[in-house]
Amino acid sequence: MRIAAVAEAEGGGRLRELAEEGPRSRGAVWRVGDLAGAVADHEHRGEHGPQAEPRRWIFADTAEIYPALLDRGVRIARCHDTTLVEALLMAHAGRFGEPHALGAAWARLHGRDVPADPAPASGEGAEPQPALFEPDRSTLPPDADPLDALAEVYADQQHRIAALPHPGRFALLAAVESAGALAAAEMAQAGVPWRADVHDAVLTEHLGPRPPAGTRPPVLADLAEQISAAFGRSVNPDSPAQLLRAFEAVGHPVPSTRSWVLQRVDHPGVPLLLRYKELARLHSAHGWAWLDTWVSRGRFRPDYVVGGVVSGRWATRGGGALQIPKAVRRAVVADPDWTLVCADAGQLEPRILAAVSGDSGLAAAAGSDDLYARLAGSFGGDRGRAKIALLAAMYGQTSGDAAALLPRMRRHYPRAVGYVDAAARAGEEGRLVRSWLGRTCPPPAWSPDPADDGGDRSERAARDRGRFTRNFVIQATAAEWALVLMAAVRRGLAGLDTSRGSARMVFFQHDELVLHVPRALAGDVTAILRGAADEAAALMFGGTPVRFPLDIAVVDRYADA
DNA sequence: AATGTTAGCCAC
DNA sequence: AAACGTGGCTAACATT
Repeated sequence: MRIAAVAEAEGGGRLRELAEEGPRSRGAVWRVGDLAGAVADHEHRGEHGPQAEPRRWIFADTAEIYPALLDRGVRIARCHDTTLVEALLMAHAGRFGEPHALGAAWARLHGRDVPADPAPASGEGAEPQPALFEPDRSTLPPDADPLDALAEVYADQQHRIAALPHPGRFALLAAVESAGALAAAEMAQAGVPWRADVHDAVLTEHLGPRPPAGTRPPVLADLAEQISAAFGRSVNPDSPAQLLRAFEAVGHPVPSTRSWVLQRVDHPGVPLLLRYKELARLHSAHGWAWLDTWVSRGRFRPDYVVGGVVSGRWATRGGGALQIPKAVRRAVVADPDWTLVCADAGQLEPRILAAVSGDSGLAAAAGSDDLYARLAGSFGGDRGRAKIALLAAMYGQTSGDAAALLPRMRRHYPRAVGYVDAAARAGEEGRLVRSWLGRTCPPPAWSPDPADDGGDRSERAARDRGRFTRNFVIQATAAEWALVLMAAVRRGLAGLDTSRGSARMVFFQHDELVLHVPRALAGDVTAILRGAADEAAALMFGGTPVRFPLDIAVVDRYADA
């Protein structure tokens, strides 16, 4: 059963049941004063009856409507997010990036002027969500009824999906993208358990006591002084331009001040500078100011942007959740009597390549826990060289050791290399490429013009585009595998006994999932994860011999995973 | 003063 | 080892 839902003023809303025989047929419409309560009622109605199939809620924008439901303690199992699906469908049609909010989709259906999407709500910092639903940010014109428009756009999307070359795959993509939006809101609500006192201790240990705002902590101030002394002049180590001049002046000209460049320079200032760069990064990106802004009441709440990356990976808005340095992960500590279950899909991208390309040799290697070790035989027994060769094939590396290894890679794993080579060729020729489930890359910024070819700039642009599309088919498929995994984990968690507390997903990072779990449930959650990984592989690739092993660690501190 | 760009480093 | 993909974020610096 499918139910479209829209929020209205003061916590109310309207619901419409979409009849099974055809999404265009009109079902009953309810106006409710308490949308969260009504959703909860319908979510659980008939849960154990003969039709145990859970509802699928149709939302225009899950990120807008679901946080307020969660604040009322209402969780739902499945949804279809028309905004996210519209973006996927438009990209598939070669119209990546066009407006995809409900108002835009409705306007396209009716031949109206297409409104720009609303600016995303900025949830800057760790402030709690408002208690009621967001004010109406719809781009629908006043003469369009939001609930009618939602049902209509949903029906249209169903038809467009059915007309695609692989409707089943795309339907799975639409489902897991939408499930991702539910998971993102749930993770934002749960928050990552974060010990501010431990974080502060890490900072103090590396930087000295917290300085007044806007001034360098003692360790950095001291290093800056020593650096100036080493160069015999006043240098701001935060200024690449000043550093370039300082190295020039002491007879060590450098092309840049990147760490790996400086490492090869023999000058007493270098070790000080490398230390300074490392600590300055800690201080500026994840120091006390970050702690004040992003951690409150023992939780870090990243603002995830589902589908925020062209490849379908998630992005985050503020807080840098996807770049938490290893050193700071010591502050991620489970609550007393709880534990963290950390799951990491090992060697995900090469396994994806094995599955999508159908290369039998690579698939055989991907049937083991260490794919690279199985490849070593093709590279004189050298696992390291095998890894470099495979990564080079997927990333389009053309220089260094990797280039020399590619011919051998091509000889031993022809279909795998052929798959990414074909994607690269498509990119160089200005064509689009798609992930396994149908996520489509943006069109090129340039138009390939054979008459005006040969310029260095266009050749270079074509090569860059080829590397992008080469990687896209792999990275985007890996991202959707992770989404399928996450959706399966959500379903598993929903079936757990909650009498001892509820296990929650709290952090997601590309190919890694962290759950905060009552200690007594750690075993159940581990089993759910293992089952979800098998389910993701089966749903996406059927009977592939490729395995997708999860490294699972049950730990008190994330840094120990 | 506000806004945009660059260099650099963090994550996967 | 450092011309290999996707990003976010900050301070310095440039522009309006």
